[in-house]
Amino acid sequence: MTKDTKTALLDAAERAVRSRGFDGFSYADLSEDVGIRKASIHYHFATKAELSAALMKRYREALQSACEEIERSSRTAAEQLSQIIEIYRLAMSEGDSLCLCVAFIGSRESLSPAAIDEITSFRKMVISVLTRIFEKGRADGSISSVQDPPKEAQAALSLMEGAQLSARAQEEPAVFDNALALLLGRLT
Amino acid sequence: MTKDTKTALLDAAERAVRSRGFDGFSYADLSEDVGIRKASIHYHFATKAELSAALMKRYREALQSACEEIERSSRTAAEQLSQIIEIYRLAMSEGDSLCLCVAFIGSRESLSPAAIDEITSFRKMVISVLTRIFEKGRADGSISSVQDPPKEAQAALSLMEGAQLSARAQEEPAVFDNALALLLGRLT
DNA sequence: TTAATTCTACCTATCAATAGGTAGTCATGA
DNA sequence: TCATGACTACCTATTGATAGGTAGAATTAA
Repeated sequence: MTKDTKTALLDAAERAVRSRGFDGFSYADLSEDVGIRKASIHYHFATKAELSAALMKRYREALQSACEEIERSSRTAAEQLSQIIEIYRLAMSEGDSLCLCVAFIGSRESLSPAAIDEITSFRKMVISVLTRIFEKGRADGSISSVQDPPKEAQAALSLMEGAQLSARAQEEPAVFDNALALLLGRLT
Repeated sequence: MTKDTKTALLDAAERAVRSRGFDGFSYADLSEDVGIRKASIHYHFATKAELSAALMKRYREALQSACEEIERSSRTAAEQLSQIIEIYRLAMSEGDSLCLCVAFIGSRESLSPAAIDEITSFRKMVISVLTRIFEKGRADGSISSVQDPPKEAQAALSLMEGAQLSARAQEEPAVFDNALALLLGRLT
């Protein structure tokens, strides 16, 4: 049952960060969500900094697994890329949520070094996955007019993150799809 | 001198929001920055909500003027677009700051309806400016392969915002340029 | 086998610090 | 003389965090 409470805390915290930012929720909120006393949260996560690092670590690991699975199972680069885009679309939910990484960056100054390290690792990982996909796309021809894979990767990540932000700002999930329409149009 | 203090408060608050988010600064911080007592800030802005709306309003108006100037003075659509990109690059500063709009969206749940309205107006304005630019770019040929101007506009805005976020996450302003390289490559 | 011990996962009660905000006073310049 | 713009001195609520304790499960030693 220990594990369950800890997981429940991480789940609640993740929802909170993604919808309200790191400075936008408190232990009191988590307490209410999970159903244990505020003070008891400190048993599982001594400080909010520790919680944030754990949160980002879990997120990075989950995304890493998902990416590995995508790279392993998909035939073409176009398929791989559209699956990654799908992950970001789902993370956006109904336009009320952001990728955890995006949510954290806005509160960067409040984060512990450990959490920032996790963010750095996360981005390195995603960029390298995307770079491989664009390289593959240039080779297998499933993504049109690829010239510089690393720059394409950087642009694609920025675009997906920005599209989540836009969708949220305009309170309209379809905005995400509009923003990505051009990129998707390059896929075979 | 009244105007100066009010402006100084808005300036300090804008810096604070852009680097730490809306929930990441307090009246105590502003008080220290501007050099008046915390309580005195309430004379100028009765509530933090009022301050945030004023902040966003000023930002929207400034950007609107800048866009009008760009649309009026620049010859080609390519020139216009690169000038707008330049605005977003400058807003990013050394990678430690975000466009006010981006910074606010992350803290959306904490904002007053008035501030959210301002954000909505701001985005409508930027999207319509960008749409006109892409239409012009298709007409004057200074932006290559433009098919759907509104989608291009949405994508460009998302890309610029996401690129700011990426640059900040990776603590490297050059990331912004890498993310925008593809778009800039389409300009004549 | 069982008694002593330690660990787990919470609890209540409280802390100092900080949040945003209010009331009433004082100085100053037009 | 009176509006402006600042001040001192508060307030209440909430923040993340701590101290100290407890019921019960797990471990260990005789």
